[in-house]
Amino acid sequence: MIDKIKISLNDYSPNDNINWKSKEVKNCPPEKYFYKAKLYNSKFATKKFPLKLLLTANEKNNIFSLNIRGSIRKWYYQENSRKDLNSNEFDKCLKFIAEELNTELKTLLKGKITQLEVGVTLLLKSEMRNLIDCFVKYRNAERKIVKKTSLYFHFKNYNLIFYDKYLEINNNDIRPQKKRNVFNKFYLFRFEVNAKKVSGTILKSKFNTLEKLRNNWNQLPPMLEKYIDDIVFVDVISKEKETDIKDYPDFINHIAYMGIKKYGVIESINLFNKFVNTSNKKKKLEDFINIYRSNVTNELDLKRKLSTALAKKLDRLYNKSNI
DNA sequence: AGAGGCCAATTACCATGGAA
DNA sequence: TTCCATGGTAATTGGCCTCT
Repeated sequence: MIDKIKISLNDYSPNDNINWKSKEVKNCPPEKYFYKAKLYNSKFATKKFPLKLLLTANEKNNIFSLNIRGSIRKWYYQENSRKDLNSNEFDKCLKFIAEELNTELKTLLKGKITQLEVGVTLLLKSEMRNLIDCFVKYRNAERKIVKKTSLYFHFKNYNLIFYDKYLEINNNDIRPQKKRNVFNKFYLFRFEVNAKKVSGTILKSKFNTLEKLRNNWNQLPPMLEKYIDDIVFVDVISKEKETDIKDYPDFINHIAYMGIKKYGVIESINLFNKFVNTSNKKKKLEDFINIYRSNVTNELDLKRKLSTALAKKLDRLYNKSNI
């Protein structure tokens, strides 16, 4: 479940086998010296997806501190795939990193986590392809579509990110027939909570050191599920219902639906947000969105399929499997 | 200089209850 | 019923400080 991470260790005795290269850092105290290096996973012959190291030497007290950053998921597997670290693999991964750094696991576990990306890739059917269009709102985040296939809910200290993992793995090139077949059949849906500043997010209390992250691993699944649950979801993929106007309220409802459809669900919600400012705005918005919902079928039951797929994946990740 | 921690201020969310 | 005010709680941000 853990992908990109930034860890800082306060007191670390540098491993001489690592090829440290000195680095210039402007505007910092004269007693400090900086060195950078790349850390590879020696369990593999390949040298890919290194973790980036920054070593700080303090001449005054002779203490070294170390920053580690990169995707431990890619580093551990040495590939970018749909696999996600389960708890056993996360443990092993930390052990390997400690070995490569030539330090004790318990030293590494004291490391503070300042940036963290928690994520999963779900294997969905291609009928779910446009799922991100159904994620119309999340709290007061800025909603942003990037390159048509990615969705960001943007906050100051973190983002919720959704994208097509299969396209990302293949650099958007799925021309070979074999890849095209996979693409036409499945949708590898990636969901990440990306904290740029752990101390400014909900992660700060339980996931701000490696040790806490390891001990509180079982609290990651409910957290991810809550994020998905809290997204305002509107099925914009399923077909619309046959028009059946029996009375005046039906008539008005249908006209409003046509208006929302013509204007766009997202745009309509934005306008609603701008114009409506009562104390029970949340409920009013629900009513407003229900106008749209009441006019479309739910033939694909997308929200439930998504929740089920997420729950299953999170359950497997708890230890048994990584896919 | 820029990243990040800490804590306080601000804002969003939600339940409750009385008024319209 | 629906509407609005209120208050508690949690989420998010801003400011100020330290460290690399």
